[in-house]
Amino acid sequence: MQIDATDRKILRELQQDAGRSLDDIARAVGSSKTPVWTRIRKLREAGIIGPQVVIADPDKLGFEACFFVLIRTSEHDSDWQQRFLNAVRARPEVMEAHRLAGDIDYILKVRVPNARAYDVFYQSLISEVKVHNVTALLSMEEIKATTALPV
Amino acid sequence: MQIDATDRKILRELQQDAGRSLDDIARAVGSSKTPVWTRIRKLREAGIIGPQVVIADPDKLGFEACFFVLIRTSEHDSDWQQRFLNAVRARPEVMEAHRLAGDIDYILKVRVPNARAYDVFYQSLISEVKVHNVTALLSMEEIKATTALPV
DNA sequence: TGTGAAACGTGCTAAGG
DNA sequence: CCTTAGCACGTTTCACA
Repeated sequence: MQIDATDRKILRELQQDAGRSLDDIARAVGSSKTPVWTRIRKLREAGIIGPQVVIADPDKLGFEACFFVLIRTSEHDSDWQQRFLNAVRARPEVMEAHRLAGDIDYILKVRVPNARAYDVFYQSLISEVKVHNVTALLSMEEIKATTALPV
Repeated sequence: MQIDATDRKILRELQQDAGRSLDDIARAVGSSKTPVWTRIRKLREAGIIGPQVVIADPDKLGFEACFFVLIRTSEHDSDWQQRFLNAVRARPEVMEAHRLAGDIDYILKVRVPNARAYDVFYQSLISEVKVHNVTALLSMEEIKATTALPV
């Protein structure tokens, strides 16, 4: 799918605030309801627009600790990889997980109520899948957090 | 603000899909429209529910490279810190930024079209603020990504 | 505090320029 | 491809149990 300048404007609006009315968005991008609606539908169908969600405040919900976990493994066979993948996907405290190029094999972002809860998570994870080396980086302050891509 | 089991159910629904109708959500949490609506409003007012957004697909929009950037600095005075903060906040390719405890001072998550675009970003950043040491981890695969806290 | 119904605004569809 | 117009649906409010 080919997207143009208007699509990008719409995307910017929706990434900023998906709660606004079609009329508002149409006005903001300099168009009107129907064409905007059609474009949104096409962007949805193309999978460019994914889920629509609310962002909850971690601190106010008691998730006051955020760790970035750097993982090195010695086992690189596909069976191990699959088990690791399942383990990570199954744990709700893992907000994000990437397989990396180079020295470090995986990075996780983990949100938990406190350091103790992180340890519980950590013990549970390494008991389920063998990992060679783990480093946890503790976040002191979230300087910036956005879901909006710079389209 | 004190939140109960029903609030948590509502939060789960909204974190999953904020596009559903009140009726649907009410049915899902075993209540009815008005009380659910009141609760959502209160959660909004309390700031527990933040912005409502759409999640766009990075790959389909040409953001095919994702880097985690580990930064060490030698300068820890508040002036430097403020300049770094501004620099990071101003750059839209920085999706996330945390100040860390320990050895490494900052971690950034950066989304760009390709490695070349990352280099442009990197050069531009270090020309604006002095940093002692930078390590970039390149993501090969996003194993998991969620905005939903396990409430 | 939850229920039901009424009033309002939007999303969505369809027809015409 | 955009504009205008209309219907159906969802949200929001309010009176009452």
